[in-house]
Amino acid sequence: MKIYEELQARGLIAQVTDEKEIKELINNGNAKFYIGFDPTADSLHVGHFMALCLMKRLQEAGNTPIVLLGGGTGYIGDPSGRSDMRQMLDKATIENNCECFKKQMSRFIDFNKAIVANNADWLLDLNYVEFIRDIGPCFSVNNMLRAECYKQRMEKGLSFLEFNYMLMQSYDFYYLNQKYGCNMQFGGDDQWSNMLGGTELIRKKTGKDAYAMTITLLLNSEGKKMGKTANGAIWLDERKTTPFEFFQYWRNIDDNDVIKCLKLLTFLPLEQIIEMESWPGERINEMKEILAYELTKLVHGKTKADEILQSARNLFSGKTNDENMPKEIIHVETDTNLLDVLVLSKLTSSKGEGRRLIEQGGLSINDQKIINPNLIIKLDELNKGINIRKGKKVFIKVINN
RNA sequence: GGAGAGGUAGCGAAGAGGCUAAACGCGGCUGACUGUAAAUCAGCUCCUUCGGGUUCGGCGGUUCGAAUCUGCCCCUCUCCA
Repeated sequence: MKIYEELQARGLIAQVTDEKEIKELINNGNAKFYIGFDPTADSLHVGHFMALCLMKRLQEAGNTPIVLLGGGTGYIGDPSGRSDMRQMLDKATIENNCECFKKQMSRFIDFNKAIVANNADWLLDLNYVEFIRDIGPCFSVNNMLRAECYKQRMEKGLSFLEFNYMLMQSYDFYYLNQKYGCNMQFGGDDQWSNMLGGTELIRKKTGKDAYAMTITLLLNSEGKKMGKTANGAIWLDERKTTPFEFFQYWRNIDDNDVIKCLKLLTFLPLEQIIEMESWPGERINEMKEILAYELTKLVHGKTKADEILQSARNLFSGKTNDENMPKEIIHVETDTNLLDVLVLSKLTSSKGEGRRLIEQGGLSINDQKIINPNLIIKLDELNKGINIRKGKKVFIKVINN
């Protein structure tokens, strides 16, 4: 199976500008494709993960990836798919974020055979009048307003700043096309209209074709974006989302989403996944475990993934003292009220919440259910470390110092 | 620039001088049932030293008492230019 067919079979492809040409290009390793990453945070998250995997796949098939860091567009913020304006970031933050991105990407992409560009290099020095003379005539405001991403924003308010995003992203594509011979752009499905802007600009300016393809958005069975929890995104950086949490996110996924995620996110051979589809219902948990393990391995490495798999199995089978369980270090000098320990270890966001938790019978320490919210924990116990279980699924070893 | 409508907890949305720490829905948390799933059911969901304390865009004012009335300021939307 060739790469295009593989991508298609996995359900990764959402929209393409010209299927025949694109198939030809990527199957023969002739694509020089770019994917843009806006440095809005100091870590990539699950939303970027598919794009990274796609790059990896295409690179392995002989195509040349161009990683475009949005050091310039980051100043504006993409309005697509959001209902509010994005927070503006300062220069130092953006630069730092770009560095963090690069580091994380090196796990997926061989930078010896890839190009890294930062659109700050060309966007920041643009002359407004020249730009608008050069690029402005190629865009129809009527058309832009028809684009879904702007339509939604028309209700809530769209500033001219954000409206420009499409021009800048299109210009990026044009620039990369001129400088590196980039002939294709990949992106999330919400980027479709921005990407079309780029192919059209290139056609208008050069008379040549360039192509665009979007990746299926990772939606759960309810149609919501995956990779988000109540506390925010699932990050790839272990300082922001611990590998254990990362593992558990996938381990706890909805039954209906398991096969889809295996196809979209893992590198397991397609045949193997298809075979799993026919597994009887009682093996669904096994499938979830495989999914969680595979993804943890991709993001955090095999050693970590092995440890966590074992650790999770232990914790959920009653062995609540496991050396690889998530740890939280706190710092106290004396015997401490349990409620304070909970807040210090970030298990609850306030003492009130902790009190409620205990009153509702949702907390145990070293396998002892706690009923007294005013319990004092002895200093030497804290120094040794106590195993706290919150609800059914949250296990943490809290250690002093 | 002019006219109008708004800004209430994580989100949506009631409340229009004391009965309001603020209805209801979503989300979130805990418990029951399960399979570390979904669905369902029950409770909880500002902080607290449990005495209280601090909230309704911001700063002042009126009042015994203000999310509610008032002055100014900031922000958003709609219509007109």
